[in-house]
Amino acid sequence: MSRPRTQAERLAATRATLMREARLIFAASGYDAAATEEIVQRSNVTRGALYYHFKDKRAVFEAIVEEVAREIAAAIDRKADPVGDPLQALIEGTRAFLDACLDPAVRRIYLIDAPAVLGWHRWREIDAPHGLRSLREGVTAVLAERPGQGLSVEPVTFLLSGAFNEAALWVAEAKDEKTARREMDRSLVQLMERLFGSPAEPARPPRARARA
Amino acid sequence: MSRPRTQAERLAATRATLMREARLIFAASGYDAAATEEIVQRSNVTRGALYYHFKDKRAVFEAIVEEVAREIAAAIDRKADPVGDPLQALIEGTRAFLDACLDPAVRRIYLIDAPAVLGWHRWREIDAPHGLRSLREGVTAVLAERPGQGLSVEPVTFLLSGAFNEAALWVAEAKDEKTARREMDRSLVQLMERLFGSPAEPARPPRARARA
DNA sequence: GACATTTAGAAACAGGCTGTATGTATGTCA
DNA sequence: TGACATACATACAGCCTGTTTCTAAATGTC
Repeated sequence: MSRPRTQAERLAATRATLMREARLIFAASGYDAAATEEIVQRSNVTRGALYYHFKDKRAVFEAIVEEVAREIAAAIDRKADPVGDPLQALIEGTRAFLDACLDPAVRRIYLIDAPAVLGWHRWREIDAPHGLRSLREGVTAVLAERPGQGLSVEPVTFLLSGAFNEAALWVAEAKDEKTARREMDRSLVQLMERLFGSPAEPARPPRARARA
Repeated sequence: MSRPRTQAERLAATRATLMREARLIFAASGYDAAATEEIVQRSNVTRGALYYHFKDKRAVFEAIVEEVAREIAAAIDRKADPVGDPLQALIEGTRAFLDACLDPAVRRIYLIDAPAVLGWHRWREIDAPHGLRSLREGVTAVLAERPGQGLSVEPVTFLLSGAFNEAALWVAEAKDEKTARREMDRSLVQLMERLFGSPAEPARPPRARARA
């Protein structure tokens, strides 16, 4: 296994190594400061190999962003049970997202650098079938239970997405991460419970709030 | 006035020109693709002048980010009346922010590139006395009217900030910007009204949402 | 099983861009 | 008016990306 004999194995192994090492360096140094030379040295190949596998440096980064997006979405879907209460699923999914963002690599690559390097549009395009899809489905399910609230799916989805992304960064940057995480969790739950309110009928829990 | 005689005038004029041209180029090309050579050519100076005024390229960018932050905050404060209803002030401030972000330069420089180039922490540090301060004050005022809701200022401030930033980008990137803007406005108002609810009962003009 | 062909990567090269070091004319002030 | 500081200009060194050319091993073909 140390020296893959077949071409296909060799190809896959090299690509996987490049992706792994590049991800570490992108996470540690940021996209701009990450030199392709360092990536290939740690991968025990030359820059020729990198440019054989990827069109340019940006393409390497984009592939990694897609990978990270898939991982995040998988973590969310693992926690956000679609059969139970939709609002609860949304809350659990959000928690899974915040936990995924405890990894500095995720924050640096996915939240900070990706929009700048790939552009906001492309970034959202990549996320569309993953985290964003999961969130949109959650919002859709919650709103389906609560018709006539005057909330539309798309704006709410992006509002929440932006809020969650910033929440992750705020927690990570806080002096006391543990405490910040707990504080943010409370506020997030409050935000979603109040935004969406209780399902259906006017019958609301104890402290019914008047509508404006 | 075309050739400032005194040194101080010359200094200020050159710096102002560099900032103006750099801002245009950073906005159009993004930080990375913006060459210092192009900045100085359009400013009718050489790179020597740029490196006399600024430590490096990043310092130019940082100065521009501070400038943009001040402008945004000024636009917000112009609209968010602190003497009226706090919630209404918050909503108006948010609208002013979204309007400020209609300028592509603001979005590209301030929302997209700044966190990547300067780092999230430094970015927030720069914003702290400006937009973030304004938002925090607004949230504080609103929560002061509504005690015991279990919402703490800091997490809510960052949640909202993240939501607003993403809202601005979503609106800008939408196919139909006008419609998107209206949709987002409705959702934003809903979000804030529901999150904060109605003020506590005691002593308050019945239903006066008086503001003009 | 020889042989052309493709694959996967190596090696070398060119260009651009940043930052720095040094030079210089003009303004400033005793 | 002469020394010094200011506000740039010029020249240079180094890094980093992307491209081009080259090569050895693997693969398909007869």
